[in-house]
Amino acid sequence: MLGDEGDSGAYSAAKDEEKRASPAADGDESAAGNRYPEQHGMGSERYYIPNTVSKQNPEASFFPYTPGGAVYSPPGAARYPSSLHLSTVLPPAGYSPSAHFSPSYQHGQNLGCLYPPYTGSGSALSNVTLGGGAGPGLRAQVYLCNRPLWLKFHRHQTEMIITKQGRRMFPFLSFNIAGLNVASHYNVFVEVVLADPNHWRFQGGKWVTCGKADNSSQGNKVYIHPESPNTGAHWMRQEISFSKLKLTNNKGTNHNTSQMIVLQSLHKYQPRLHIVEVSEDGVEDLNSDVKTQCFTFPETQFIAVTAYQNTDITQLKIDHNPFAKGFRDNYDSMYTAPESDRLTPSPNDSPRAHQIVPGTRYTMQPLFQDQFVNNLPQNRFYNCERAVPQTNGLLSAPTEDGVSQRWFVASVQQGGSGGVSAGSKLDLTPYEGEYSGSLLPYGIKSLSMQTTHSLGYYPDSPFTAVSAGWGSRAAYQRKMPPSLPWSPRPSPAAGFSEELGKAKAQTDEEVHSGEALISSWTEGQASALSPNKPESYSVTCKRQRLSLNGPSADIKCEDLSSSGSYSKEAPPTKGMASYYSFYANP
DNA sequence: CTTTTCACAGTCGCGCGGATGGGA
DNA sequence: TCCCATCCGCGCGACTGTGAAAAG
Repeated sequence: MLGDEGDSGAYSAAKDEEKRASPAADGDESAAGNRYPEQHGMGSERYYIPNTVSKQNPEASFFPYTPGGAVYSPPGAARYPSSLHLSTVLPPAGYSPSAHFSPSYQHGQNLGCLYPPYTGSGSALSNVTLGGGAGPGLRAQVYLCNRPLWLKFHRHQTEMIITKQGRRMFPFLSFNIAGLNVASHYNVFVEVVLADPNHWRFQGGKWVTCGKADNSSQGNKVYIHPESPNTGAHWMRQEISFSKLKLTNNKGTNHNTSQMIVLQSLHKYQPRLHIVEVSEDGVEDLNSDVKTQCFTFPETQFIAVTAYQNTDITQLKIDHNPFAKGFRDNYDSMYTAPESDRLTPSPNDSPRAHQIVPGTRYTMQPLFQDQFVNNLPQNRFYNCERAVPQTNGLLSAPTEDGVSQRWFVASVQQGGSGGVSAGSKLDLTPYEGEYSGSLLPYGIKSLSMQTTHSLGYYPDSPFTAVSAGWGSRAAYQRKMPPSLPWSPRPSPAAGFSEELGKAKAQTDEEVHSGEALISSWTEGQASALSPNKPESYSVTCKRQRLSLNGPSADIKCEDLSSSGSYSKEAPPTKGMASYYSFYANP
């Protein structure tokens, strides 16, 4: 199927209109690949358009943001005008970005960018109609659920492995959506586009541009969520995870194309989320361009590689990806080994350049800093990350940190359920933000709902996440009570406006009370992290992980058991219980 | 020299089938 | 004794990063 995409650039609108039905609706994989064919052939031409702050659509997203990262408007992109407004919005008073939900940078329905053949006029702004809140299915709000994790990778320039067979993304894309019409049907899909016109290479410990990007990009660039089409209620009810999305460099692949996105190595890409309102049978409304929406999260930018270049990224993957658990046994060295031992020269601002100070290792002092996004065992906290400037030569540190540090107090979004304390406990979960997002604003929903695309390794539910990630066996997981009584969650937007003032008032108090809560919670969590191997936390063996100077040298480790703040006697279920009770009783 | 491919070992989820226990 | 549900262990497959070899 991909083989015939070479001429996709010449794909006509008429041809496209012949098959307007959603591939997800008819299950036709080839259709999935061709569903938005213009995206394939144009891959290299349709660079990610910079987000320019626009006041045209002040309610489309949540806070003003100008991506500081590399975004590019190609010289010859007349058909994708750089004047496209990725509408951003002034925040409600007192609103700050959540640490867990990243407001998206909505493309203001700039459908000209996404569906040129559909729009007729092709005007980028022709669909920025957004006729008020009454419009059915419009003005969706999208939140990046695992944003803390994305940010963590983004600081080091995220890399994604691509293989012939296809490699899953990690972190994967996971969203919560609000503002859809509960009765309308939508297709939800992710598109990956070039983020800039450059070819990149890793040199001297950092990514540098190296010539122009290959413009002959072919292959599928779209991954349609397997549950598409579905109702707005369905999409809003649960976290929408794209964990099964695979990245490949195999243009000739002719199977699993619906699950694979074809990329080119050493190119920088930007994933984008699309929500398209369709009829009940999955067919798009030919006259409803306004029913398509696009969302971009700059922190999800990544460079496709066939092998990891930056060991910081490698270590982050090992630390956070459950599939890479087998490589975690010696990761302690990453936080104690001298910087000179690192395989990859890193900027001196790397968080790991800062040694752990035993005295502070267990303190909760940095609770509202980086350990919010740190799922490492408590005895491996390094508390300097956010305290030092993050500049790796690629990222716009001020912007990046400016965003990440304005971490929102969760209570703004979820009413009385916990503010910072809620956010804290979520970020301390083993999978960080992987599912934290599902907890934060819609906690009851997330606790109760088992998504139909249950992820196994990447659970949607905090329950499954806890059981799967903390050593419980599948049988145990399956026997979990399926759900608490679920009640439809309020839309985030409503929650924002209604709870904003109250949450703001609660913030300070929760900052303080949350610390104690977190402290008690992490106690249980730390024990749950390694229910079967408590010694791994009582004795940390610091082995050299990455060294150019021969075999790994085992470094005798200090016994940390005496200073640990966790209770290694606590069984995993206790940890989970504490997790639940903590969450349920803020 | 850089980049890609491949085999490998490790972890984990899942499905299968046998063993076990309770109720009819 | 039979039936059913549950538990448990095993094996398979999916998935990960590693490191060497191959390719460009």
